[in-house]
Amino acid sequence: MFSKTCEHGIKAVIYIATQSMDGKRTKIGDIAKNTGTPEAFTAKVLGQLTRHNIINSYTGPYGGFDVTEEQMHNVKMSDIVSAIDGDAIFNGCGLGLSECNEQFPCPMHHKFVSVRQQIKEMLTQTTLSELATGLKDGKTVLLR
Amino acid sequence: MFSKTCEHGIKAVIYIATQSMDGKRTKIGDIAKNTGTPEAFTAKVLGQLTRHNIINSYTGPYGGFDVTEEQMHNVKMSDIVSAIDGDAIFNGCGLGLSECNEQFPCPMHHKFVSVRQQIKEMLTQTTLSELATGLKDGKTVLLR
DNA sequence: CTTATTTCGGACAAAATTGTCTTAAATGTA
DNA sequence: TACATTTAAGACAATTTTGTCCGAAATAAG
Repeated sequence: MFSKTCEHGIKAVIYIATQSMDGKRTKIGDIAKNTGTPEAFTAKVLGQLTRHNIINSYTGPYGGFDVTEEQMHNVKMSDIVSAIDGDAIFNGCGLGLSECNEQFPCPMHHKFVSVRQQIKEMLTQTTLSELATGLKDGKTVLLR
Repeated sequence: MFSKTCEHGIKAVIYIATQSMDGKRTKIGDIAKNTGTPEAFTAKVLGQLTRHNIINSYTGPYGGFDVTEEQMHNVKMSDIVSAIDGDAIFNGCGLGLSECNEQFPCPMHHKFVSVRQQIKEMLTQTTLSELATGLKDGKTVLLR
């Protein structure tokens, strides 16, 4: 569904958000430890997300990553996914055709549009706040 | 969504099915030409599908691939997908956790189960016959 | 039996994705 | 200023996925 890169990114952002709820910045080593993602690789992903203004980064002592209250509530899962994986999951053809639409549909097109829409809605309706809260309350887990 | 390998496989099977409707066997070169998939690679994928009894292969002159009337109606998209990509798309965690279930759900788990179910239903309810008919009637296309 | 045609199977190769390492830049503190 | 801490960025490496090639096996026909 998502690339490994994207999975790492989503997990990292959710973890950062739980820490931001406590007013704490999160260091990359802490993220790696608590999400099980590879440290250096995750650092690059977070760079992408910082450039997309999904999270914020600070260098130097007491630095790290955080999300503002505004980001916490405005950022949707779809924002993270499209920042990393692009919009193939929202618009791409299920059989990989370069163009596939109502006029020239692939054999699965009509079956596909509806599930693609479901995925899109699920991702655009899920906020960072929501997921971070579930994790913080111990209702969900990031490691397994 | 699906691996490239799986996309090639699905396209090839649908094309073979249209030819089988005319009582013809299909050679791998013909498949490659009409689906835009790489010939040698697609041949390997078809090997997997043959071993799963989704299609049939015949060596020698007048050989090739075909599907029986029974396969045409019994084979579901889900059979092709799970033969090639396994069942990650049906059961796997959206964030890649090795285990993710009601007891220990990842942050996206509850959002995910329903779309996964939609995908599963879509794939198990779509028959090869249905897709091949659409293609044969010119209502859908495989190349673009 | 020989030959032509076709898939089968395994080794090999290329490309994309995922992951690591090292050096630079930024920044807070003494 | 000097130093310790942290992210930034880019080169490099490993792994996985995708794709190619070639000889073997099967088989139909003369």
